[in-house]
Amino acid sequence: MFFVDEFEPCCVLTTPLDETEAEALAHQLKALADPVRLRIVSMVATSGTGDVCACDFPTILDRSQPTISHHLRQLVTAGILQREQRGKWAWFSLVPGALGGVRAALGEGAERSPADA
Amino acid sequence: MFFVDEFEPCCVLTTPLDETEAEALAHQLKALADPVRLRIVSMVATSGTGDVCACDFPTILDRSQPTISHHLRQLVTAGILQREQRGKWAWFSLVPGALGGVRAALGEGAERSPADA
DNA sequence: AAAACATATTGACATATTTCGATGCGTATG
DNA sequence: CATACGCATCGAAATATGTCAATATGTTTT
Repeated sequence: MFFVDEFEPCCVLTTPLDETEAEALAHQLKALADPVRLRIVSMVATSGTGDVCACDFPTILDRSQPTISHHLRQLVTAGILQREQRGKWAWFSLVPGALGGVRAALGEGAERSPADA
Repeated sequence: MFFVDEFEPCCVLTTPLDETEAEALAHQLKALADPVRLRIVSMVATSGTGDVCACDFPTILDRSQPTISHHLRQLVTAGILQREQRGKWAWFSLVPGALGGVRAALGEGAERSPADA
């Protein structure tokens, strides 16, 4: 009722975001708002094991290894992906609940306003 | 005008996005991934009537009138907001279902992958 | 039709982003 | 321990983005 949860103080549909809240959410959305990064997240989310080796991305996504590394870092920094070193390979998996948190911030579970039919 | 695609063919959690799908979703997310635009959407979504006059934004958001106009155009182009002229004022409201579509593309309703607890 | 007002567009600038080649750093293997 | 391999970082280039002042466009009122 009074506290939705620890660090999702409100959502777009319940109360007008203040500048700080808007910046935090914008940071997460920005991390997702790129075709290469979306495909990385999607590959990780749909992999049978839940994780993908960084070594797979350059070929499949047709980007250089430094470019992939750059995108992976953004996703990790934003709290979307987590990194695990296995031997000389880096494997990436979804941070549990991260995507759900973004969806919640966009109003999942909140009741619709008059115009959001 | 713009398109509100009826075809949300899949989501990030069900099948790896191809380049075209990723670009379409990235475009919508990019429209939301800015603090000023998030606050605009939030103000519209939480306004009692469901719409807000463009004239209110420059003062509240502390941005020039052209800057606000620029952000409003991006939100309309992305299919998040719709515009209605009333006399000499422009009023903006949520496109019904638009935010829900973004949430759905991010996996709302889809079953979680092994790592998405 | 002229004046007044709300919004859009243009032009310009500073910053951010995406990308890659070259290089550096760790880890494993011969 | 030297080499190869995977990934990160650096430096640089092209493009995109956020912003505002000036100006244009459109609507209402006088």
